[in-house]
Amino acid sequence: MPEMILQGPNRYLLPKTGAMLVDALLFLNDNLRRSISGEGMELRQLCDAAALPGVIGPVIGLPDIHAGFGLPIGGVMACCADSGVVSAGAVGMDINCGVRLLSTNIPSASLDKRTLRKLMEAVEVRIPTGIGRKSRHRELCLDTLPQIMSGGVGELIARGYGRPDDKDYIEESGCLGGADVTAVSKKAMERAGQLSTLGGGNHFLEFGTVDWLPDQETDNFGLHHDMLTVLIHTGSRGFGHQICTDYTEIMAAAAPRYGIELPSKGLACCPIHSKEGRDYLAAMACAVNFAFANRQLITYDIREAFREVLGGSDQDFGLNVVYDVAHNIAKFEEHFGRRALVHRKGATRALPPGHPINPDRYKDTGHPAIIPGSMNSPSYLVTGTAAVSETFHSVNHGAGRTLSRSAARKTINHEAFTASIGNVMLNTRDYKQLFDEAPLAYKDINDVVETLAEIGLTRKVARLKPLAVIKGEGDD
DNA sequence: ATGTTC
Repeated sequence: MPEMILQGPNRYLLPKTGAMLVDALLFLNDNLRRSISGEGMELRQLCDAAALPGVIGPVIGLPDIHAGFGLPIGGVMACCADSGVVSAGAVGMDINCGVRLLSTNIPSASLDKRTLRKLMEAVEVRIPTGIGRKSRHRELCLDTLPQIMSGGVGELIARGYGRPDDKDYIEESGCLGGADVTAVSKKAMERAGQLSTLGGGNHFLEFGTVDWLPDQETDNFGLHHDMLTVLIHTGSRGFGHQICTDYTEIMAAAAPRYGIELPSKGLACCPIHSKEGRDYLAAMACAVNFAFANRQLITYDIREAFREVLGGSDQDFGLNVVYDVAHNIAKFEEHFGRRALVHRKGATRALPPGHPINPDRYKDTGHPAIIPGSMNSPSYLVTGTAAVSETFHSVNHGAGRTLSRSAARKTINHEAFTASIGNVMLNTRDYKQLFDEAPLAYKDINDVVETLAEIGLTRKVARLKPLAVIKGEGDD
């Protein structure tokens, strides 16, 4: 296990040793420190990333860190835009896995259990859940996928699937530049017919209620006490998965030709300016835009479901986009006076107040980072402070697993699951499918959020309490 | 995360 040197409250240095070119820096409070595994797999993965050519130190481990494929989830690796590398595994299998929060002006107390159930059902009819499910918008997928991959959310809005201002509240305005469908394999294109599907695993749709707003001075991102919220967590589905798989193979085969020694297959990488590197970034942007579009079309379907169940128009419900952020992405950004390709894997961008890339409405506060808790624990909105420059403008993205999926399925039984889920309404009674998503399998969201807030990197701005959760099921 | 063990 790599050496961890306590540097200050909630802050550990993993000093440069062996093949490492830079240090790693890890943020954990005492509870989270205890949940680091004995082998320190997640720490090793940070150190491996610190050995890649052109890496800009330090490699960052966020409070929700846990071992992943290549870079740990909860990891940030910045690479010099000129001399650095790009790694498909350091973005992750689910390219632009991310969250979108919708606000409403519907008082949560006005919804009885039957109405809430009806809303869930109207949403479920429109948005297929679980692995392998296909889009119900078949013609849209047949006609416009290449345009959506290049043009992102704007292409959907231009066709009537959303409001013009929806994209003002999406990272990159819902379209990452540099997308090129010719860099996408035929196999990946064949897996792209999944717009407005949720997926499985940790993906979910959650109805919640605003239960804490500490700041009286701001407009709180359009959120109001005790109003219903809708939280969408999904990504690029089979399409992004295939692109990661394709380019991990391509990069692993090509890396030796560039004199790169790979610490692990998951960190397979190539120079940013190599053909393989450029092609990956062009294909990744297609998956990023596909995932933004997935969350946009889900928003469209949710608005339709609300009109059907509650009667009335969009003006009655609000259902405004508060913000939409990527959790798995690589982007060119300016940090410490240098241009860098920042890989965020299970990490959220959080621009500080005043940063010019914030949407106008959030310029004075910084845009919110949305941090979902587990199925029966709150979600938080936080903003970055000036000090968040230390983590390349990155903060934690969720609670973070404490048990692997297989370990959770082994240790959690029906009784434990039922007890842990409390009063939250679920779309399925087949709880066995959800054991690996039980709150017990996750770290305490309060520890994860407090770790950065206590040392001034983030500011908590809202808390949402879950009322009802739609999850995808695995295989029957 | 994933047409989950091409």
